[in-house]
Amino acid sequence: MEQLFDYISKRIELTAEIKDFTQSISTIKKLKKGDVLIKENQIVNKTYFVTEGCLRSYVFDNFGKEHTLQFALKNNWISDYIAIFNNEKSSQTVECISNSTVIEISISEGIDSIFLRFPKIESIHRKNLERNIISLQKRILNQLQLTSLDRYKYFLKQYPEIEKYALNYHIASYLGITQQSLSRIRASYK
Amino acid sequence: MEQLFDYISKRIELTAEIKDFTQSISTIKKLKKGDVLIKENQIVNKTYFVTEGCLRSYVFDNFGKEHTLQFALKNNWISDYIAIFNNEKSSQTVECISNSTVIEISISEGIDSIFLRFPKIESIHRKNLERNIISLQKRILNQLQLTSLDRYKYFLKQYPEIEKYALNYHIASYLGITQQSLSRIRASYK
DNA sequence: TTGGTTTATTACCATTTGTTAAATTTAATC
DNA sequence: GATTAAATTTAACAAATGGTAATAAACCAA
Repeated sequence: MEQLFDYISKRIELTAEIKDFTQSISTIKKLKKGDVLIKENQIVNKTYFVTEGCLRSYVFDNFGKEHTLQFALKNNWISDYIAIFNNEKSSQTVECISNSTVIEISISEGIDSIFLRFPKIESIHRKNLERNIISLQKRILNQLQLTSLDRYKYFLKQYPEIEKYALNYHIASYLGITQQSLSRIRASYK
Repeated sequence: MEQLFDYISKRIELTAEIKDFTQSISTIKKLKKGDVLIKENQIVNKTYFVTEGCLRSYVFDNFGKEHTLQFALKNNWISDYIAIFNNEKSSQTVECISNSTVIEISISEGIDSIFLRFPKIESIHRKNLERNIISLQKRILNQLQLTSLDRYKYFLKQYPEIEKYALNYHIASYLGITQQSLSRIRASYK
């Protein structure tokens, strides 16, 4: 739990009230590789703060093929945010791709009501959203202008330690290419 | 200016204080097709609320090719948010693709200080960011799983009236294909 | 270790998209 | 309305990527 408190106190003053509240909606979970935290078509009222290991979120297309939206390592948040922000059922799957430890945050009371009680938390959240938008925009721009090889290089720079965790097809499905293409690219790159 | 006040009052209670403040940092601008609001490598301390017409933001790659990040129609916001949130110089260009009217909002005093004075405005902003994240995530997922044809169809559904404003190569550079490819796709689609 | 399962690589061919260039259409200007 | 310029479409070929399948390598469980 300390890791989450660290995270918060780096951003705002961690008052006793906020600490207690955070504690009250948090649960530490030890997870195994392959464990699934969110399945398709569920109500999503939890978000996860990763303290150890690696998770990923992905969707299935009509042909059953997976497409990776996000990897989350230490100190990152992951959930199905489309479901949460839109108040919809989940379309994404969130899965551990290594043994991991996460802090599960229950937001059943609604994030808006949390922000109403703790405006400082809304600020943290807002700044996270801004950072998130930057990385999503950059990812889109990369997709528009870079070759698969360059996207792969950028990806490795962004996630230097990811190859400890992610399978070939996880990465390929994040980059928007087939695993065979990624193999080819790797071979020509070395 | 009414359009912006409408926008705000649909989301929060528009107090006299907020109205005055908004007024004080806003300027109405009438623009011509081709006018450029943000150029590369500038300090960005303005954001634009479109009340009429259409704008787009794009970047140049190393080969001078353009890649469209966003279209903004009536009641939409546009600026270089990577520059604003990161406090960097602009990497994007924001340009009118039709005669347009916008409300220019000066944020030279810093958005954080605005939010500190008016927490309600931070909430509006936060919800905008959430919606924005949803649409960016969906765009990425589309890019990962859809063919160019299907992306084009989705695009037309999302922006039914865009063809009044956008040139062929604007749309192509948004979808991540060449204008020739888009022509081909259109031909096979009809 | 062994045998079986999963994952990664390679190869071959089909399909899509990019590139270059020309032809056509549309729009703008005088 | 004629002329010019800009934008779009079409075509031919090249390059990149996808699909299928076979092989190799890595991983896991008994």
